[in-house]
Amino acid sequence: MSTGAPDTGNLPKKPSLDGIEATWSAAWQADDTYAFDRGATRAEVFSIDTPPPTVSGSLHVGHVFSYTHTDTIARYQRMTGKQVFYPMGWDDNGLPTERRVQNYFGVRCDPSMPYTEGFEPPAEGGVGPDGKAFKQQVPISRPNFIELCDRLVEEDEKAFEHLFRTLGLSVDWHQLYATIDERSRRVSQRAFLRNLARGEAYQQEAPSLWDVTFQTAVAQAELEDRERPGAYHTLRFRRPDGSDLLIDTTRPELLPACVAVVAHPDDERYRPLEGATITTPVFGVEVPMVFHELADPEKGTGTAMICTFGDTTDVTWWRELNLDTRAVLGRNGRFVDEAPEVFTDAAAERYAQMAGKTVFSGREALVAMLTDDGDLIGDPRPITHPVKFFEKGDKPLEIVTSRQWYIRNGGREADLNAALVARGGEIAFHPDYMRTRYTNWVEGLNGDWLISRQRFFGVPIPLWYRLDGSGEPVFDEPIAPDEATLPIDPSTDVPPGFDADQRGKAGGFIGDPDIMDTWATSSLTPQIAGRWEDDADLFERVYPYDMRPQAHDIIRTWLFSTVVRAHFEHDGVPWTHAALSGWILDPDRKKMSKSKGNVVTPLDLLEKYGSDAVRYWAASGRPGTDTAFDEGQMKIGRRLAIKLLNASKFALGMGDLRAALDAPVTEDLDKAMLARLTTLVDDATAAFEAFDYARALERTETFFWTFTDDYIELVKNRAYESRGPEAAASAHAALARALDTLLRLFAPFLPFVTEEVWSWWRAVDDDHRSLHTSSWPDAAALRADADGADPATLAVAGAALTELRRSKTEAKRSLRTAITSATITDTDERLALLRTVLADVAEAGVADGVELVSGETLSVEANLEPEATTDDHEQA
RNA sequence: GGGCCGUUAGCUCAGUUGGCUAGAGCACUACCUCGACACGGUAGGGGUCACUGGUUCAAGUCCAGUACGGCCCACCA
Repeated sequence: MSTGAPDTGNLPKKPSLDGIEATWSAAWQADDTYAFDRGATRAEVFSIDTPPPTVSGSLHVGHVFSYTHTDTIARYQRMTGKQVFYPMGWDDNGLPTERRVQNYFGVRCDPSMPYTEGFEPPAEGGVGPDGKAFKQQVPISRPNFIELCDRLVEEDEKAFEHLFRTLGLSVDWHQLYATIDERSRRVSQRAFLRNLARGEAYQQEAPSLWDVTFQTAVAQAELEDRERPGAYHTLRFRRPDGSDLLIDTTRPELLPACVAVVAHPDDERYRPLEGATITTPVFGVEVPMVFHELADPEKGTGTAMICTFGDTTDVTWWRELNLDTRAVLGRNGRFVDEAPEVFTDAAAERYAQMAGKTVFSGREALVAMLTDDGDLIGDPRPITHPVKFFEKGDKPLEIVTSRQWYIRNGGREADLNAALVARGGEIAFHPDYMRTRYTNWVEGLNGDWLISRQRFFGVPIPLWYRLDGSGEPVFDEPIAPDEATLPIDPSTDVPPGFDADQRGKAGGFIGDPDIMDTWATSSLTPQIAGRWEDDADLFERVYPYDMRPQAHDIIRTWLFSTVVRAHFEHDGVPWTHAALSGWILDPDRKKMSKSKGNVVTPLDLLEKYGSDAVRYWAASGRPGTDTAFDEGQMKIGRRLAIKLLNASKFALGMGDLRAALDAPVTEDLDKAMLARLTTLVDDATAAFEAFDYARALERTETFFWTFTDDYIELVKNRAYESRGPEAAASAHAALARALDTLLRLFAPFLPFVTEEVWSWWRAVDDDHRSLHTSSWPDAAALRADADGADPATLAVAGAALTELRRSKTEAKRSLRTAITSATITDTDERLALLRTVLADVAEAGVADGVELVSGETLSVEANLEPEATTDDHEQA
């Protein structure tokens, strides 16, 4: 054979992105490409504390966005030779799952019920056996409820796994957990018991924020303010001499709970009332006049009624001024039946008009009474003011006194607070300014972490209480299980030394009815994924983790609580890097709501543009920066992936590029390109080391377009042997190195298309089976091949080529048009570089007779061949 | 009220120790089917770098202040 077509191996005639997601995700699964090798030492491991998505929620483009960021880092680290511990978890603990299980199966959790073996729920998919919507809810035990949860979330988990596999996350799917599974319950309970043993967890009967819908206490971190309409009511109290004392309030219905009237100590208007007794309207209760710094003379009439409890300031006043307790709101958010003890019979009779009513109706009743008495001065003045809500709730929070469990978090102790702030300094935040949010939050804490919840579904507080002779629980002496028996459920398990039939009987025991806050378990994801205490060998290879990726809005919850648990349990930080992702914004710059995000489902996007294209968009969002949802960016990503296919096809069509990897690079243009490529590898590596994937992508992409638009055009003719086999061989050697390097640089971002191209020429043996387990580019080797060439040469040559092209474009002629003579003017310095590669430039410009002239700036004059005469077109 | 981030072309964004004529993509205009690519290519128009002052030989970049936008926290009578 003479000069037949070169052996181009697996090279397709028409490369395509179609189906590559399915092909390669299946191949990676079959080959276990991303499996963690636990034989690696800690120094060889890069471990990631993956955020467990809430599987009861829906798939959202936000998932695609932030998980892609983490994946690019994981892939980079893997290519640098690290064993990457990249687990996945499902968050199926907490209220969202509880509600779904209730509606789906027609059940509700009742911890007082005994466990039923082989229980079958009365409904499936919210529909009963008769095919009609199922409304009733059958009470079942907590273990049965958890079983149904496991069953339900299985489907959700499959959908998430499919999305994440299609997206190309290089997760090790062997490292899977769920926050309600047995392992998580064991870790959560063990950590709590150790907190208890060391005095870091304690229980206390105290006023705390209470959601009346869910009827549970909530923590400071779960609050949010919402603007609500309200109204100032001016109430007439009476001074000891019978004169008026007017007080403004937005919550007149709490008047029966009023225990004092407060003013600022420096407020001369009220100073004379020191030691006096004030009489409340309607109920005629005598309350003390008190003074406190928190009272604001500027607000209302400068004096306020203190109620137990209207807001957190009331709690402060009550505690610091040792006031009475006169609670009138019950846990269900309604006024209690019994009037406060201090009320006279007449007052109690009036209170009876409020008893049993909601806050809203109670207010109407009270305002009516005030009006009747003439003690409501003027009309209520409507205002809009912020009101505290549970972030998942839809009614304002009340403050209710109850027994709750807390974990110390520095909200009440300065030393611990300082220690936890200092822990923040041991973590590298990306971007760095996110540490400020951590510090602000910790320094602003005003109480310990309330972890008990009066709900039924979740990890139970693993304690029992002895019942005394009269059947009252002895809360001060909780009975803890042996760690070896964890996880336990005190609603069905029996404490050591007791029999099951002693449950609830005097002299017997009861289980703690509460569960733990979902963050009390999520704060232990490093311990859960690393199998703390279950597998010490694994744990010490991954802990403390290298990286915690998460969104910036949960610094106060997930990030902080994880630091607290690690501080107590391991006396250190849980990870060395925290990488914060931003949010997806609507094109109109609002935070993208879930409903809007669902208009275009993530899978539809992956289908429409290809996973690499969607990843390209995601990876363009800089660390910590909110990013607009932009399908335009996905189109560009798709174009980039296609360009990579075609450029690869060109290079690989030149012949045996695998062999060319070892051939020498001899031409100056080729060396200059490799010199430029070397600086790119340095930049991309530095960016990734700083967790700045977006920068690495941007630099790589910029080079790639120069590579295709300029270098390939400049080298194309020579590569086709226009100047002989040796000059061509140098081009092939440089193309091979550049393609090999670019595939590696793009691999973290575009794992599918890069693997596809890799398979055409590099995946020839087990050592090179997958690009993603091969190595990050070697800048030193490239630098040696570049042989000291000036990377600017490529830019100079590209600029000259652009000018030659312009002469044709402006003449509205084809780029193939020959230039019969041309003059390139440029500075001496640049001409010196250009001279070394002039043959390539002239060939690419189809130019003869190019002269170089010294000048101040680049300009080109070119004479084009005459246009073919248009009047002799052929007529066959 | 305190803090953090941002403001560069119509849009989305780069611009890392201050340094050539401030860049890219999209969109727009014109042209081109050249042996990787029409899911393309080439070239072009478009910017008072939010504003005011300062430091400097030199400021998009550093400093001070202002405005606007976003977020976090605090306040909640």
